[in-house]
Amino acid sequence: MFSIGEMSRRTGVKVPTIRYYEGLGLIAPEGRTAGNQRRYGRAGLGRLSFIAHARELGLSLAAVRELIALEDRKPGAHDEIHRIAADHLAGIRGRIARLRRLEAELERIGRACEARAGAPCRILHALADHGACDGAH
Amino acid sequence: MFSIGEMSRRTGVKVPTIRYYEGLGLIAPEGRTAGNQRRYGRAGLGRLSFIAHARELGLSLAAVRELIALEDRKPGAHDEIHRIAADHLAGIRGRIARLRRLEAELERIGRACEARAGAPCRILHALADHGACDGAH
DNA sequence: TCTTGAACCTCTAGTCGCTAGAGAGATTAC
DNA sequence: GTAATCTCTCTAGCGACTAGAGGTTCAAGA
Repeated sequence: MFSIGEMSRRTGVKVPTIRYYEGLGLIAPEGRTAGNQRRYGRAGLGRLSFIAHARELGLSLAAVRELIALEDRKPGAHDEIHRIAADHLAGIRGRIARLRRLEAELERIGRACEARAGAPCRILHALADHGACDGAH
Repeated sequence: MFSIGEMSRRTGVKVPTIRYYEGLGLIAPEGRTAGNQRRYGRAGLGRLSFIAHARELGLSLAAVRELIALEDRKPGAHDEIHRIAADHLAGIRGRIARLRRLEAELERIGRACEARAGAPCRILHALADHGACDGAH
């Protein structure tokens, strides 16, 4: 049996975060000591690793909750699981696309000012005037 | 003079958000009507456009506050302004790099399951086992 | 001038995913 | 037995809003 600190050490998830996940119903200890301290088993460790890894990959806790529910209720529910993963991947691709547009725009804005001392910075001007932008953002 | 609703229409910033910005000290109305309603002038509209555009480009409100302070206190402070913009650009590039790693990993995980009905989905397995991952994330 | 309806006011609380801290009690190693 | 470390619950804070309650003011038409 593992204490919450041991769980934290093994997964890299901080102690208060584990308790937070418990509050959300994502994980629960197998039991408690006489002194009310949480004790987890192998299954709990696996569950926490799952959550930690999903979070590292950027899935929301709502998505994690959904995946856990699917795993528990209907094992082998490929369609829903693949849909959640595909949605997440699409979200990531959208964010990459948006960030690339921002990157290009900021590069353009940064090049606009030759930094003459005393003159107002062209960057501020470019920020104030959306009409001067290349693409939509 | 513009009402808060007019400001919202012209900049696309929602009314409660304008009030929120006011609470943070980023913008203030030029005055109030006898009935306590906010009234803004051209300068306020410019300021709000600036904030809106900076936000669209992903700058934090803290960065916006810093830029506004620089503009007010020392016009032509190129160095600081360019530094803020460069920091932001570096942050965006870092986020793009991270998202690309996630994208690759999720693609790999998604390909791992051939979706045999009844069998546990390999995606869940891949999520549970960080050791099976290619890169660091 | 009066009335209606839209816009406006302040205030509180909720979102997401944690994180920090207070103050008290439990466990473990020596 | 004692000291050090862990753990407990609870509350509040972060950023950047958003939603809603309950009440007031404005602008336009009759």
